[in-house]
Amino acid sequence: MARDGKLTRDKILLESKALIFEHGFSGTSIDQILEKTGITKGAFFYHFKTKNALAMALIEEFAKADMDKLDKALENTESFKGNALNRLLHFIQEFIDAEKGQNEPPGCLYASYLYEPQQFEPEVLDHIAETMLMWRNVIGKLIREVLKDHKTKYPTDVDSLADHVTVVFEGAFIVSRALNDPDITAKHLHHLKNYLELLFEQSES
Amino acid sequence: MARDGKLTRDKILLESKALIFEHGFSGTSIDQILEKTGITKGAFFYHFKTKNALAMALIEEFAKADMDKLDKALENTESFKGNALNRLLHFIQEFIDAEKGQNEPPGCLYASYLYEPQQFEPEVLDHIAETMLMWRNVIGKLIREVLKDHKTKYPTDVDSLADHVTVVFEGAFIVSRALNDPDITAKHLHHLKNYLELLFEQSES
DNA sequence: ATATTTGTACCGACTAGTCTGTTTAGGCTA
DNA sequence: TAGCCTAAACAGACTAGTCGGTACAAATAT
Repeated sequence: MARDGKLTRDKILLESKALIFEHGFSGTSIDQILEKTGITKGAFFYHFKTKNALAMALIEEFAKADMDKLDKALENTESFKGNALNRLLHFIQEFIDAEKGQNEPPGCLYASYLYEPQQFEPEVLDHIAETMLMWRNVIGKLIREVLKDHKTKYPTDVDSLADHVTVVFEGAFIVSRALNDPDITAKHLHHLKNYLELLFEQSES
Repeated sequence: MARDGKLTRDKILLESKALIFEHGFSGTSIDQILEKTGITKGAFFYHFKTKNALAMALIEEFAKADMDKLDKALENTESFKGNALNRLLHFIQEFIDAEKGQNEPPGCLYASYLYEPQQFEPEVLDHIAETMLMWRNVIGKLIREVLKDHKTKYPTDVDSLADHVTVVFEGAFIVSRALNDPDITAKHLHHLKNYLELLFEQSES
């Protein structure tokens, strides 16, 4: 083993992600990344064959962190397993709480990429779609558990309701950016929680 | 008078908007715009002093169209003025209907710009914020009308609830892009409508 | 009526600089 | 000694923006 290359690689990933959130992928040059990280061009291309390979690595890392949050929220609400509606509501509450302890400016790499999709190889965009569908499936299961002993007050498509979580996240990030107010995301997740609570009728037990 | 320059200008605006939705602003070169429109560099810079001047013109045009939709939805629901809740719900329904008759790929220039904010002059971003606040105010008024004879089932911040409309729009566009499904936007607006309907208790009259 | 002027709209070659990516020649460390 | 990295030069395509010149319709002058 020589020096630990993972440190350099991680630094590139960290700083380039921050740059991309402010300049977009296309608007972020490799020279900018070199300046921010203090490494050289040789080192950059040692770790990433092309700029697009960096894009792929970034989305993989981001998606992994994203799934970790999902898994953690699932774990943290395991104790509510007996009461599916309660679990679903606490599951959303987990994200509200996580958002409150957040002070970095909000944003999602999926959205960033999706507004310049032609810059990326198809597999990069596929990876985003796949991750969103995993959220749909996981949350869909939670919802289906609720439906076992609750009716909805309106006819409801489970997939679409599950996707609504992602929708509120993504939309809140954008409005948050536009109005430069980091508290916005938590507020809108709360509206989502309200909606879920109102939508499911209490079963007469 | 020579030839009508407005035609050329409008063509530039139209085609560059489409390109920016696919490549991002930074990822769209002026040469690409020239190729798509069939005009020349001289003509482009005759109409727009810089690339950033195009960005500003585009956001102005987009915001204007955006406000027109808002005004139209207000007008079309004037007949419900006596019943504020009904008006609010039909107001949302207007956007659901408008979305259904849409076949071009969804997207919002605000979101596009906000994910590469460093590419633009501050006034461009200010214009986006101002337009979002106008939506907040207009919808806020509709909500306050409802509150005159309805309570909400949860404590509710009017501004935040008004912003929620924008949130659902923006989020739905992103998920729609990710999953390549244009029907998604209407579905999520429907969830929003459900939420509003459930949130406001019927007054005993 | 015809000639001249004026201003808008447009053309396209050109410049100065930036972009990603390559290459070369080497050094440092576990 | 193999993996990690520096430093600098370089290629070639592409970038935004410039500039001198042109086309043409309408206003004005003769």
